[in-house]
Amino acid sequence: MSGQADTLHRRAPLSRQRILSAAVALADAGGADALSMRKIAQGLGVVPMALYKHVANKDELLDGMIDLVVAEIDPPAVGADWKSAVRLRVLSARRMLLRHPWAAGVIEARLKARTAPTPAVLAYLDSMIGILRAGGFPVELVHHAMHVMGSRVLGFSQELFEDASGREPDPDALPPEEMAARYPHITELAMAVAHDRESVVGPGCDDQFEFEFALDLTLDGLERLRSAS
Amino acid sequence: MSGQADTLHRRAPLSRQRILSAAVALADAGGADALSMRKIAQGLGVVPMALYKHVANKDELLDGMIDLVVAEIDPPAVGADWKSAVRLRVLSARRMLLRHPWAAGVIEARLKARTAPTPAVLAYLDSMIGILRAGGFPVELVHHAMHVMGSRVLGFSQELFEDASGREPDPDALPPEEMAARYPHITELAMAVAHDRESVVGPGCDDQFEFEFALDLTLDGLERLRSAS
DNA sequence: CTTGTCGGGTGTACGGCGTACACCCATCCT
DNA sequence: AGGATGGGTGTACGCCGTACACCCGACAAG
Repeated sequence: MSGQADTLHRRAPLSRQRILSAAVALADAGGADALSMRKIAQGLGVVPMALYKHVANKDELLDGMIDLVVAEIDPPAVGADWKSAVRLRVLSARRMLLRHPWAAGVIEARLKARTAPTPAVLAYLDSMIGILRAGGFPVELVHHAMHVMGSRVLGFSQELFEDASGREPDPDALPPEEMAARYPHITELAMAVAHDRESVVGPGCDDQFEFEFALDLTLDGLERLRSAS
Repeated sequence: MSGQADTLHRRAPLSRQRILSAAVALADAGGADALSMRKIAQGLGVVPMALYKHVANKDELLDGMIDLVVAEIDPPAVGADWKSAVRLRVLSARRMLLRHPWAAGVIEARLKARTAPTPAVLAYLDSMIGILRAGGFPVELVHHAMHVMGSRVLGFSQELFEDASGREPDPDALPPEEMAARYPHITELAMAVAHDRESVVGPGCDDQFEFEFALDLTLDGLERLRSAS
């Protein structure tokens, strides 16, 4: 009976996988800031230090989380030309990053901190390079191409003007006329975009469209370089 | 005499500017992690809470720091065509970011946290837009262009393969043959690049070159769009 | 059946963080 | 002379990551 009862009121045994999943769920829900060893442990009904029997420390846990979400990116399409293969891959990466908004920041921070990339990231980069090589890019150009896509390799595209609409009016925001006087070009652009979208859907700009626009511009540029041998 | 003595053993009076400068210096020296209210205060010979008489909280302090470093970016060149004007500006921004390695991350985090951009950032964006407008870009295209340059507007270009050479050999790194087997394309590329550079300078790739390569590819793409009206 | 080892969960504690709040004192205006 | 005020102080709270000692149940060897 004790065995029975235990399975009822005692949590399933901890494991690295269960911890990572809980961590990802927590980060998905509350952002990277809401992620703490203590909160993860609490969510698993366990004392914080228990986690350290399965992950070395928080850094290693973050690495594990990254691996988990990067593995969600679709495998490369087979039999497609390099351009659409890359396109699909990057868009898949972007979808992943939209599902896990914390991931872009964490991956970047990790790359910047000069810790070695995790296996899943390496695999992703490797297969991306493979697509380009198979598409006829000479090695040197692949190298440049990877740099060109830069952070975009992982589907980044920090939206600089992150949709200001729908935000409660900032009490100490500049009045519109002062805004227009001080930043005439931003204002012009903002108004044009607003007017543009108004006739289509809601306010703000279509991030997805902008993303694909930028992506295609880059891909076209690379294609030109490639065909010039 | 007390006045004299005071000026000798007492620190100059605190001020928002002095705090911001100290904070920037500290971040420059030790990275964003080394930046804490307590450390800043200590560096100024003052108790931590004293800072709060001049800045509302750490977030506002970060905003102030951003403003300070963004203001270091060169003003736009006058009388240049749009392309070289943008090019110079972005390269100047990049130089600033190399001087203050913490800045890119902080700015990005701030943009992502949907806090309003600081005045200096707004001014930078505004003048960047102004360059494009003056160069003959229609508003809509400027909008797209700003998205295209994306994080690169501020000179970003996260180097994905942050020069692995000169790092002490990671104890649990894969042996080269396994590396080659598992990530054939990365390996190929790494070897090609290494061989390439070997004949020129040190190992690793020339980040500055790669940055300008990517930048020019983007600018050329934009120019094509512009001239197509 | 005993006994020893050991993997995994626990409890306590430390040092660091941001910052709320009460305080105190020098300065200056009246 | 006196009261207000602005800037530096001290204490304290609640978070954080994690080192370290502990303890207990399961399982292997005798």
